[in-house]
Amino acid sequence: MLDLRLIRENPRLVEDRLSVRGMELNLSDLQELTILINKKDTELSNLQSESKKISKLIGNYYHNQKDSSTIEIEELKKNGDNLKSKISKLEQIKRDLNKKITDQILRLPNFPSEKAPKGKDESQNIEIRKWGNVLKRENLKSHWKLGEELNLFDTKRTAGISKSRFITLIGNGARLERALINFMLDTHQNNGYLELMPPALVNSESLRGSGQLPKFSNESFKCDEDDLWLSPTAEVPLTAFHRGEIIDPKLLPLKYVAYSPCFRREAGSYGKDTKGLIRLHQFNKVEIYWYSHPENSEEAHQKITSDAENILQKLNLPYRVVDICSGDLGFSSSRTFDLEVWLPSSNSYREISSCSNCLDFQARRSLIRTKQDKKSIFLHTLNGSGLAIGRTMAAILENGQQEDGSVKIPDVLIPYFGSSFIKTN
RNA sequence: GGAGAGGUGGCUGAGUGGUUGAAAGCGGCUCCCUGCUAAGGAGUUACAGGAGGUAACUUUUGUCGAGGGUUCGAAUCCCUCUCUCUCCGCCA
Repeated sequence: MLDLRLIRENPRLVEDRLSVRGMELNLSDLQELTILINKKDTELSNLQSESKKISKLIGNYYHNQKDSSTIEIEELKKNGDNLKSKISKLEQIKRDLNKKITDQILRLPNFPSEKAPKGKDESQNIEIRKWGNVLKRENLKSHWKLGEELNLFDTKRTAGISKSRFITLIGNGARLERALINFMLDTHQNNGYLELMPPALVNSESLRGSGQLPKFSNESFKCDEDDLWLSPTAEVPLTAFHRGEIIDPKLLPLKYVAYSPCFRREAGSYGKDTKGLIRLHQFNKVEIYWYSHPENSEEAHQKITSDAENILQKLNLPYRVVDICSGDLGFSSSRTFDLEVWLPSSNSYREISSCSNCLDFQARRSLIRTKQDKKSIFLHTLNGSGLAIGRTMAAILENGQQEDGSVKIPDVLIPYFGSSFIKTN
């Protein structure tokens, strides 16, 4: 959420800073509403103040019991009654205004960082570094082909269980998924992260807090009898974990790692990535998350990104880091580094992690603060996948494929997986 | 799902209509005292919005789970919702 005061006092600046996302905004109406509510608020305060005084006077009469001159009391009561009706009218006006304002302000995305590259879309993202040697060879198989040959997962039957874009992992496939989750959790834990295992269902308030609502309600699955949604990412419960709190600055940064299943409707992506593990309605993910003091969040962003990279390096998967341009940034993010893993079958890099600095955007929505010089200030939140499990499996299958059709398991995973190759039997 | 009890400040816990943003205790912070780790004393200690001031700050309003209502006046009474706890039922 953006600062309401900024919209009231300098809406042109807000329009300008959001324009690099490719949005053409006119905030004049919103600004007017904020000025109006401000005025009404002052009016209301004055009336309330008067009404309070009258109540105290009456209170005094009762208290002193001095042959309560009923005429005076009646007079005062009349005044009070008069004020009350004015007050309740104003309160109603304020409520309406407030609703209009929050409806609008919650739909405004975060300011892109000045450091993020300016650009319209994906094509203008900037590659900032590469790691590893990409596998290039004739007759490379896709991971879904390998998965079929090695009997690692099923989609056909699963469509009958649920629908398309769901998957059942089988045998070594299931085992590899588990191995990856445990390996990632252990690695992050050893690196100073505290593990949380959050619920998969979250309420609307939590989704609003991290920015998925109100704008993207059609991207999550909803249980409409309960005000609960299937969480699209652990970022949601991790943000909500400290909602409404004022966190002791001595405790910062708080670093969490969480495994969670993630559920996404993937509306509007019909026909894209219909095969394999890349785009599913349900997938597993290990998420890393920081609550940082505002002064340190830029540094924290570098750190969280390298913590995610660390996983790819340990798994020996080639990847590159991409600085997301202003037009391609997610709603809540001010700057994002995507990690893209090499997928040889498509001869390209695919997103496997997205590491974002949301600054105070989510903290403001979720009311998460810390103290500085006796004042409460919003802290900064950062999130990154560390990593998406399904896509990691796809990368391991494709990059580890051998001439004989088997797949080599990365060394660090062998203790978790239990053997060094996946072979047909 | 049925029955009951309850949600008060960082925590514990008073407060059932009148100057109560809220006693007391604990914890936290500041200062003082004491030559030892210990102990004692004084003060201070919620959040948000508005107005005024460069500022330290001053002032005003709101907030006792949330939202409505009754009343001149609500933490206290009424209604709705929500969460927690206990018992029963069901259940991994």
